[in-house]
Amino acid sequence: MDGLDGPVLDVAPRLLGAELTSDLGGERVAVRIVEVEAYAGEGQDPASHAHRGRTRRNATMFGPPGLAYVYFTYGMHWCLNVVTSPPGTGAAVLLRAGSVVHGLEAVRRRRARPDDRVPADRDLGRGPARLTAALAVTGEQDGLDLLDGSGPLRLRLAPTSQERVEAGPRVGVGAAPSRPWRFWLADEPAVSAYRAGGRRRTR
DNA sequence: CATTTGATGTACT
DNA sequence: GTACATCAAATGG
Repeated sequence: MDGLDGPVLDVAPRLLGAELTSDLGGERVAVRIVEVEAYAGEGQDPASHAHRGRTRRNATMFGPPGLAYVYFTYGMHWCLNVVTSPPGTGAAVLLRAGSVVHGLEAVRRRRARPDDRVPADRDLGRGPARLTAALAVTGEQDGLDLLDGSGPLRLRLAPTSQERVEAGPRVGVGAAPSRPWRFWLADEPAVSAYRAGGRRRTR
């Protein structure tokens, strides 16, 4: 069971402490995953992209464990998930935050603002879209295998973690808001801020 | 500090 | 039309 094909609530916390290496954008960057969220498969989780079955966008979720599911959100950001269930199921784990352990200078360049100001180190990968920006991940990586060691994105699971894991509700999720399916490493400064889901006033 | 809002594409009702 | 697994700037106290 070094694989990722168990129940998503078991697999998600096991991704904490994993190291994700990217050779995208011509530079090597590695992060240590410190925060994740579980999304269950078709018909089991109203907040999951897989809830209503397979579509073009979520097709990768229904592939085998270890694939990268990358989606575009809010018109400008990419988010990266790891598929964790057998083909046809649709469960995945969103990688929500990581701390940079290699390639800090490259990440600072990538995350620099238009006015050249650079976020504090702890903020470089703090949030799902910040994490993909740090790693130079885009939709082109959707469907890549993260576990076979052959591609530009490689995930190496941590040995049995001895760190304290905490759990709470998922961030920004309106449907099924009470499920404590977000997991993070205690005392990690790169864990993102909680924000309740739900509607913003429309205008 | 906390809270609100603009940016911007896609999926769905 | 409206919501959305978001971020950063702007605004208010």
